[in-house]
Amino acid sequence: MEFKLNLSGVAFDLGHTIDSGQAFRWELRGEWWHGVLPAGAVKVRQEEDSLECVTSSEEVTPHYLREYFRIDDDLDRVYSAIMKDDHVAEAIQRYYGLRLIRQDTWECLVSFVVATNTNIPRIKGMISRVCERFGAKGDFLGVPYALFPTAEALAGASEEELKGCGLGYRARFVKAVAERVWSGGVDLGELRLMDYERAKDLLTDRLLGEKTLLGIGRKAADCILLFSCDKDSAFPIDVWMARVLAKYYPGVLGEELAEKLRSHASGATRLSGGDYERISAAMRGYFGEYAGYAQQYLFHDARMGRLE
DNA sequence: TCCCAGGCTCAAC
DNA sequence: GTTGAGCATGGG
Repeated sequence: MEFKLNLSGVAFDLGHTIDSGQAFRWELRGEWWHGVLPAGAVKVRQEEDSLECVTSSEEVTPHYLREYFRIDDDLDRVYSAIMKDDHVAEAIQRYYGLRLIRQDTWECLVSFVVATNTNIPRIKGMISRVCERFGAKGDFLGVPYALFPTAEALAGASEEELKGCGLGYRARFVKAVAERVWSGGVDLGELRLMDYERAKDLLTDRLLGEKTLLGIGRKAADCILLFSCDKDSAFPIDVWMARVLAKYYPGVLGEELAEKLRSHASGATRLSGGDYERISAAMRGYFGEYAGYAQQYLFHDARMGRLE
């Protein structure tokens, strides 16, 4: 199936959107980005005023991709809301059109369990191998692809098989999460309907006495909520964001929290759970309802080498 | 080779 | 609620 999405008058930058560390199943081949979504494989290319799309399935409709790339978000509104200082302003200027992606929650959940304490290239490799090993196979333009595995498939996998995909100690967490989701112990669809705090409590297992969503802490939960549940105020803090915040936002956070961020960024200490929440909440208060958008621009800017 | 990476679990305070 | 140790792996 082939179609074009009309982008006239729409701020959208495909490359920065896909390559900003939100989604891990995209690959640039020549001038086309190739990806696999729950509904099928796609390749997309941005032109002047449109997005050229080729898809493997009738299910990957124009509407489907508009939802995935959040084309209907009013970026002008977002920008005016988060434009609080020169640093975001410069990042917005550099990556103008970068959008948050609306991913499948299950895929996003597993992705950010896998993403703990490793780097983005390796995350892509691990997820790719898990998909090839456990996902349903298809063929798109003569090239094989694999869908993201179902919760059933990963719950049925052994820890050893998952380790064989290079997951290391994360194998145990992925299996535990898959078992919990497959057994119906958590309804991922309802996360989108909850407010941020309640959804985060549910993801981090603060509602039940027992921790069964292993591998999902505060940061992973924030990523899942931001990238797949429309919680645009979520403000994940990883080591990159710790550096950014320590360097540019001590005035917002206060010297005490800024010092803790510096120590965390340098690897000397870690953020306590309380400090993580205090910092994240302060940035949410500063940037407002689209704080997660600000975070994504600052994160991408740092990874692009803008920190020095 | 060592260092680092979109951190988290677990035990002990 | 905090803190410290331990953790698998591969890219740079």
